[in-house]
Amino acid sequence: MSSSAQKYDVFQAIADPTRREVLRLLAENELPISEITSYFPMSRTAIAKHLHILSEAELVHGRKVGREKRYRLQPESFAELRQWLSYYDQFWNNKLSILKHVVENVESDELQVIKTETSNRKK
Amino acid sequence: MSSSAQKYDVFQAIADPTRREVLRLLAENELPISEITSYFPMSRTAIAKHLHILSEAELVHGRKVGREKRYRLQPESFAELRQWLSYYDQFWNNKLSILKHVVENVESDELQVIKTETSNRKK
DNA sequence: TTGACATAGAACCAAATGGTTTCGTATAAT
DNA sequence: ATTATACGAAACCATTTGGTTCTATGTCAA
Repeated sequence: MSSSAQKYDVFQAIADPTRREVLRLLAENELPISEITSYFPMSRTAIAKHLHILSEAELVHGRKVGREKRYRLQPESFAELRQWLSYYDQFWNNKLSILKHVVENVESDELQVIKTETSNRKK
Repeated sequence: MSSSAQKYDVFQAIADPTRREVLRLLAENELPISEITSYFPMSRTAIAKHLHILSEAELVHGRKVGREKRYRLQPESFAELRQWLSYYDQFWNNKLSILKHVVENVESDELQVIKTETSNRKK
């Protein structure tokens, strides 16, 4: 009884190229529907539908401001995808490059925490 | 001229729940179509179509062995998804847990390489 | 060689998807 | 008060999608 009966999940939401482009746009700015539409060769209604789908999948969030509705990214929701993908990491031979990428992009104090935690743990 | 005119990309391929289940199955074993079908409430033909789609997206690879066609995972192809997802890492507040996960699962000699490389690099 | 098994491929179908146009309503600007 | 702007929602439409059944072909076993 808790919820949703979600029609669109995250996987379906990102399947469409237009929706992926919308995500990129909203990653940088919070934007109203009309402005988003200006980047695409289709009607405002079509874009509004895509936004509803992204919203249902919780990849995006819209708030009303005056007469416009501004959408922004809802970045936590990428976690489901990350988790799904991470299962397949074990079949992958290139962990090295993820590790490099992550290490290079994490704050140094966080990194210190990790080093300490992991070295204190029993092998 | 190089290729493909791919009809299905990786994003579409993983959009379908049945196909995601197939991927899980093939992660563990190389399996012929009939056996894969036995896990699903649909016809062999339907599963064969899903396999074609996964194959076109290069998530899976099939080889003929006698009269059967055995499919296995093609794990390199998850890279495109990882790369796409990684863009959104910058908007995420939970790098710590990825880092932990990766550090804990990487071989210790690889880890040593990383530590050395990163500390030698100019800030 | 005959039969059973494993698959490929074509034809078909209902439902979902991605778009359109039209109309109605709330908010902002003149 | 009137007009223009931004949106929501409904009705509609063509194409794609995810399934089916039927037929044909290659391979293994007796």
